[in-house]
Amino acid sequence: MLQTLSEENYLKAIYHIGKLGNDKVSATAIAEDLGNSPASVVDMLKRLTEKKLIQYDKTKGARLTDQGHKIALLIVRKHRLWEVFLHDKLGYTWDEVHDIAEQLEHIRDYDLPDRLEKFLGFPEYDPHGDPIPKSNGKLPVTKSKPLSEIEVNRKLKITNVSDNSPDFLRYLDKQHVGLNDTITVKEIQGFDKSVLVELKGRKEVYLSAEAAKKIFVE
Amino acid sequence: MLQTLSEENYLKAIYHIGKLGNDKVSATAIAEDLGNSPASVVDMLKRLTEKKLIQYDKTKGARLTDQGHKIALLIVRKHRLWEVFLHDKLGYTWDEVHDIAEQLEHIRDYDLPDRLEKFLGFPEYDPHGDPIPKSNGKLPVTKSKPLSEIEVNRKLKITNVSDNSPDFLRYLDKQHVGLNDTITVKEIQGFDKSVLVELKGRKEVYLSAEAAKKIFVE
DNA sequence: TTAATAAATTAGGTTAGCCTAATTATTAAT
DNA sequence: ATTAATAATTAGGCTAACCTAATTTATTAA
Ligand SMILES: [Mn+2]
Ligand SMILES: [Mn+2]
Ligand SMILES: [Mn+2]
Ligand SMILES: [Mn+2]
Repeated sequence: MLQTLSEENYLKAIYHIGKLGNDKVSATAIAEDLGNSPASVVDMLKRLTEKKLIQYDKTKGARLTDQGHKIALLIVRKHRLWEVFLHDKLGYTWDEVHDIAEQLEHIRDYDLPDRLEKFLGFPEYDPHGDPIPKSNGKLPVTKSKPLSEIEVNRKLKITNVSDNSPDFLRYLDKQHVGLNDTITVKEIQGFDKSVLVELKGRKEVYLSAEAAKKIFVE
Repeated sequence: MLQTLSEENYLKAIYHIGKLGNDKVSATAIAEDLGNSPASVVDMLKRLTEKKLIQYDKTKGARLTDQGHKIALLIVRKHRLWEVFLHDKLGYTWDEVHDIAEQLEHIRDYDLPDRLEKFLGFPEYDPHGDPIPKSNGKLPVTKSKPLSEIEVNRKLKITNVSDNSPDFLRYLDKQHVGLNDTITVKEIQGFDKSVLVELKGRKEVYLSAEAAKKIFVE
């Protein structure tokens, strides 16, 4: 029972939306995530249910079965391993790797993820700080929180970002905000919730509330 | 004007069949190569003509336009670079790389082939001895001939094989016939055209006429 | 040159994966 | 509890890429 490329993308979307702590994975949320119409999503949810990769209930939303979860996690594993490859071995920047990994994650070969992982030296995190699922399905648990929820004057490290879009990542580059950087919240603006942060040493920059929600620290 | 995966495979098939020295690239030859029905091939040839990637004439067969040729050559370049990656970096054997490269050759990114080529140290040949097209479209010309056309007692080197199927390659492994091995034709059987060859030093093995046609030497 | 064989094409059909527009259900607000 | 808003579904349609079976066109052999 091999999955099509589209099916894999739906499973991954359901996995990701579920991870965001949403109480339910609704058809509209999936449609939004994939840029498809709700009608198309309903189509596909039927097919995935048929294949026993999800359970779907109009009001409770979609849930991955064990089998569906396993597949989704493998796609995520491949995606992140390929991102490391592109970044570490081919010198792509962190804003360039995601789109290519979207394609590479679908390459099908039983051995490839494990071989790639070994070749890369068993990396724990991808270029955006996201954890790479292990071969056995284990996923390092991170207890990082969004910068938007941090109180003033705490010194923290940027662990990961939850938006991999080139626009956002290049915005961070421009602000000299990078993974593993040490950061201190100096001020939170009342009127727009923007955050004034101090970057290692001297530089201070304002980050919008939207940006702060996507930057995770620990 | 991006190509679909299927269109890319058709262009590659037309390129390969053309390379075999066939006077024409017929619809049936393409159907044979891709494992599709002739009816499907006719469908696709219309679409490729529409897109100006080929010219097609019922009696003269299919010919790649400049644009079509450029695309086909890029696919071949990507295919062979990925084969080198899988072989040299991930430790796959030469009978394992082709199927995975069939998938990887379709990964789309402007920079990827060049970066991969650099990372691999600008290899000239893939694990089957086939030349890797350069970025500028140049392709090293090899003047190797099939072992089936070699006269007795000439000492030669195996440069490449024209069949990448796991079955054939594992057969060669079993016979201890490998790329770059030195080989001497000791005898050609009259009744079945099988070839008795001496492998570096002492070992002698019989290779069938079919096998000899697929082994190229120089 | 005609007949036989092989190649190409046409006709008609299927499936996956998308779409828009209309409708029905559910949830939230008044 | 109605009403309004939002979510989900249905109906109907489209395209790419395949198929089989029937037919037409070319090629080869007699
Ligand atoms: Mn990514
Ligand atoms: Mn990532
Ligand atoms: Mn190959
Ligand atoms: Mn090869």
